[in-house]
Amino acid sequence: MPPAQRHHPTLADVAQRAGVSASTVSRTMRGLTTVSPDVRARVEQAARELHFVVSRQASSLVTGRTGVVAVLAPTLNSWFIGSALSSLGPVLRAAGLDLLVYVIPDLAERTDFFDRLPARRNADALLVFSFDLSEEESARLDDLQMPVVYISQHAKGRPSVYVDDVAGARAGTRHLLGLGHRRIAFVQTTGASGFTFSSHERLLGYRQALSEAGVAPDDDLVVATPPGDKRRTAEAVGTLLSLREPPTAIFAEQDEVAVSLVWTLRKAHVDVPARMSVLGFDDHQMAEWSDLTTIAQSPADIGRAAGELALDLINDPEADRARHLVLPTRLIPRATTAPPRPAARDRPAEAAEPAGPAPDAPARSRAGADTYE
Amino acid sequence: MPPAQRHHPTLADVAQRAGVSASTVSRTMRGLTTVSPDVRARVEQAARELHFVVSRQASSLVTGRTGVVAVLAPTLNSWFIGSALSSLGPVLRAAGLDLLVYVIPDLAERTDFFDRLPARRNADALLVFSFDLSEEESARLDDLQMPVVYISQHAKGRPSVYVDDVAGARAGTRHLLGLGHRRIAFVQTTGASGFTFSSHERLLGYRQALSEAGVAPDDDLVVATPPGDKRRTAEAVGTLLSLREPPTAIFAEQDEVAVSLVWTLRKAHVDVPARMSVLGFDDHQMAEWSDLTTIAQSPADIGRAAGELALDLINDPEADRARHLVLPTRLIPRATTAPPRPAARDRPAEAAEPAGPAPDAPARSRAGADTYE
DNA sequence: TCATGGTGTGACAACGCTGTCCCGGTTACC
DNA sequence: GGTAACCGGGACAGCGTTGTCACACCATGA
Repeated sequence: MPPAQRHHPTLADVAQRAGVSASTVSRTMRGLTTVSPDVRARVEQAARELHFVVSRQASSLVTGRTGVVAVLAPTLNSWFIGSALSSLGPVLRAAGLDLLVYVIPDLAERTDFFDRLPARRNADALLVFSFDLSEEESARLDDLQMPVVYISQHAKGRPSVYVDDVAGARAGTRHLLGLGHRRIAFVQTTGASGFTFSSHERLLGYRQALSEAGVAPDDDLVVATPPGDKRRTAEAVGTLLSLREPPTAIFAEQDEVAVSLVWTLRKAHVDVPARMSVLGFDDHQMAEWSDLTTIAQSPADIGRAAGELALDLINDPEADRARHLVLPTRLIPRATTAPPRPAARDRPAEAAEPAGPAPDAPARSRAGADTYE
Repeated sequence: MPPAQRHHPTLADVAQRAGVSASTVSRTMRGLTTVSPDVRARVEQAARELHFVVSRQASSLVTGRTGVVAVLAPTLNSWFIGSALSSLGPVLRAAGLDLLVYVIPDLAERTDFFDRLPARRNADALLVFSFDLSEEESARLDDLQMPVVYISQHAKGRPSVYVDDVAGARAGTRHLLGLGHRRIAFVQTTGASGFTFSSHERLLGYRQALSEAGVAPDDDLVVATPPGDKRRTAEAVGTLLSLREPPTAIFAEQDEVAVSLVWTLRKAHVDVPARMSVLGFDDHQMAEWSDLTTIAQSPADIGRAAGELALDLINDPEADRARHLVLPTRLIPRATTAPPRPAARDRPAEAAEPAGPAPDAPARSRAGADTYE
């Protein structure tokens, strides 16, 4: 049997060099306490000298654990997923687990994945990123014989991690209300294939806050546009601006759209925030660049939390198999939201903050005013 | 030996059900031709009925191949890396290989990685992303007993994939020259930890093009700034604008900086491109957003090429172990470059430009001098 | 009829590790 | 001083595959 390149040193090699048995080397490598200090030292040195690394395949063959956590994602070219994975990686590594990624960009690959379930014997847990899975697909994952954690989606009866979109949208809307806005538009994101954008929840939070404040909802103020489509975005803006009673503020479900709105408005010489406030959601990298006020969620925290949840589920079979981790959002006031300009009156030369904000306006929103630099 | 959950059916289970030996099942699963059609059919059905999947651990234990390609990256939260991995994934999957990611965000993890080399026995090849590895670290990877492909860096004597930065920068500079610019500044990117930005090559291409065109190089026109640091970027802009003979165009080594330059310039009421052309490099997502003229490189192509190179090296031990794949760049003209405005005429009133500094003040030392904030 | 060769299949020994059992040597306790 | 409990360490049998070898079978040609 010539193949199987014998390049790598094995347990036996280390054992021989250290003058002990393979069992002892194994015990040492695994950090079991039943090894005397001097033997341990000898073994560790031998291992170091030989650059010995335990073979995961052999090890997992007997333990039944692969030492791998798999991730299913539609793409890696995404701010959210990238950040989440970047923080997930170290969490797993700290636990001695490796991160395996299944990138499933199109429908064909997706079908194939759920058909063959290649993760089946090759991972200890699976993290599913932002797919809007059909119930059938989820069911398929259920008989995968391993914990499956859903990220950024509310998977009933299954472990999942996501931010409180309702509360976030409510807080954002309150911020605008607090500044004095009453005509507040909401721009939904549509057509992002493969993604769940919590659209429903964010819209819900927006409506809740309006209703709390006694502002009547107006469906004309709710429009939708795909992200990255300048023309459609411009159309949406046009629609809003040409209403009989146009909004003084726009709350976009996603930063990418919000930034695009700002761009479009400014191009049309509608000053932001003087004539139109714009609020985003996510705290995308771009938001800081564009000085966009936004509701931040932390993909890094989500990734970390998901990793820890997965570790729990792997290590404790008795763990709650339907745990939902709901993370908070927070308002980051920047330069695209401000009080509305008094509609009837001529505008003052450089009015800073006219009317006092509503009582519940968070202190932080004031700080937003002086972020000009 | 109670653990090792016997959830999954094994070769033997399938063999029993099909009434053949395990060897035959193995042969069938691997598609070897020495199996008669009827036996093959029986085995395949049995396997299907049991949802049988070959255990990679067991298989690789004997074949010596892991079926895994590992990637080393400083972060996944990067436009370039994200895109590259997104296209790499499907390439590998098509070849039946899985993608394992080592995220090494900080120095501690990095040291640990090169110390322990956890990839050692757990992958068939390693792709290294944009680390500026020390020669010592590269040497460490050399005795990893597997092909190592370097991405976006010129690794001497080792397989690598990158774009032709020199040619790209030359083309970009020629574009500006072609528009009529003669005073062309170059903004380098500094201090991006863990990344190689091909700084040297791009600067070289810029200089080559200038020299071709008979334009004397002027070191005052070459400045540097870290990405994402608004203050330092503004300083760099100030330095350039206050030169006795300021540039009419700026070529930034990276789109992120270029976008920041445009932002800064416009804030200072310097019209882009009317009064200053700005050219980027990379074709970052942001570039399209900002309508930035840029030199595009395609991380997707790079990822794909790297994947295919890795496959070659895995499958053919005789393959050229020092192959360099050099990919082309291409100019994408957008809205931030234009012919220079005739210099002699008066400029409009609104322009607000600081007074020139003392004539002999070296540019960079000034930038370092003022430390507000 | 007997060698010859091909073809499909089964037996079996690895692969490198871990879990269990076992044993010799201490230490602790009456 | 005897016995029990403990503790460090070795032997060994798997884990689920694959590669090799051997073998039974059939067809072919002398």
